[in-house]
Amino acid sequence: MLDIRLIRSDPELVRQSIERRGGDSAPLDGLLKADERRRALLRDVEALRAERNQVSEEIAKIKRGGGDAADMIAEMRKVGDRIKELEADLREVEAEQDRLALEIPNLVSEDTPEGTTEEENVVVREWGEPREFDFEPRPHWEIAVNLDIVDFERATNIAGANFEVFKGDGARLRRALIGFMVDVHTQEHGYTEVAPPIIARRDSLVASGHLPKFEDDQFHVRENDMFLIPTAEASLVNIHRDEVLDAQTLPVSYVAYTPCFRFEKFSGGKESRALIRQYQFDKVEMFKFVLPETSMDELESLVRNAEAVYQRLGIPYKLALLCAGEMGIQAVKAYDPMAWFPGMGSWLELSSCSNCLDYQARRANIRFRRERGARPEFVHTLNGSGLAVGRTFAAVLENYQQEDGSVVVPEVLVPYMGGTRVIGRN
RNA sequence: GGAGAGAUGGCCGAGUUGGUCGAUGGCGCACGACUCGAAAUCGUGUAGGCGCGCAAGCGUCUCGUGGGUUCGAAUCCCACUCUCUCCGCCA
Repeated sequence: MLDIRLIRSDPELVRQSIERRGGDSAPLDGLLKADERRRALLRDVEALRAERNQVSEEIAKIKRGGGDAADMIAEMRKVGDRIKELEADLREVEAEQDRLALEIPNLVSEDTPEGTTEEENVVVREWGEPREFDFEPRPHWEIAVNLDIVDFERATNIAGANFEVFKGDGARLRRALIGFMVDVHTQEHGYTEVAPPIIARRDSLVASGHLPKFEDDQFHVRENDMFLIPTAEASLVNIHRDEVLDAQTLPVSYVAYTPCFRFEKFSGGKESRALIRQYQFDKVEMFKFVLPETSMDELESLVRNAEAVYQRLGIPYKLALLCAGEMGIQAVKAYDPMAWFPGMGSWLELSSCSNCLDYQARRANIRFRRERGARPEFVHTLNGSGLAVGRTFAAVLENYQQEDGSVVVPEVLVPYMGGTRVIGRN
């Protein structure tokens, strides 16, 4: 969430960001009103409390001296009742304010492009040449099914639509991608590997920004009100929940492989097919806790870390700077590296890298101290996929397919595939 | 799932006949003294949130969380959460 003092002192800045995202600024107006009301109540309550504290002390003195304080006590009983009334009002206003504050999206960075649709994202750089095919390249679902390395039909036996079964060399390729990605980030980019819980409490998803707004998209465990994580970001940000980190330890960089679960009810269209949008998918996620003044540089480095995976895999991509309306509510600035899918004939993100400034850190109450005795400040957090495994799997199939339907294994994955260089029909 | 214990400041650990307790003490840390320097020793200081204020500062809240009783609660009552131990079950 945003600092209420910022919202108070510069509401138009916040309104502008909401409008740039194409959002509704009604919650902002409600929030401002609630805040004003809250502060007025607080002033009254605190004045009465101060009076009560003072008189109670006098009562204690009188009683110790064996005196009679009956009239003071009677007086304070009235004050106490009044305080209770005001406190009830205050609680109500505070709850309202909190509810609205969670809905206000983060600011939007100056250099974020205007717009609310994918077409308005701005390509900032490109890497790799889309391969020339001397045959008609097939979409990944045809390749996968023909090779019998992914089985969508039988997944429905287990879980219904929007799942897949990886099989044989497909299952191995999936593991190879995970192992390769995690190794690149730990060994070359300095991240610490973690394996967090993939089910999290409600408050953890509120902290990450996925609740309350997107509850409909989450798999919910009714029994204990927990959620299957939609991304490892939800787990990783909460690792340091309520902590005050030592500035010396920053930046803290984690990478985690986890399954992710998203119950996105809309579907259909080429870009939702097969491995592109599933209820369950694998993802390697990078996450950083950093000093505020470094977060924009850290975003650049995070994107480079994601791009390195594309490059090592030899998958051509365009790096898109997302327009205001395409970003998640936590982000002030975000990049999506978009991979080329020759079979589908489209560019599709395998990753999204965001700088959240202190928006998430505020929700999760994660701070740091510059030096001993200094007052704690909120850290900045960044997250980025490094990469989404299912989509990367699909991108590999489409980019490395051969005319006979087999798929060449990218050089860097060969060691992870036990030396297998080509996936063909068995 | 059953039984029990517990949750206090950066850490350890007092405090439960309600009344200067935001909290004794120790450790750690910072500064100072002593020292050529250091160790040891001594002294001083050392939580966070919110509100008001240009600021100094003042006020208020916080002893797991939320309610309640009371003029007044870390201390009494209720609910919840979490942690630990033992038993059971289990990969």
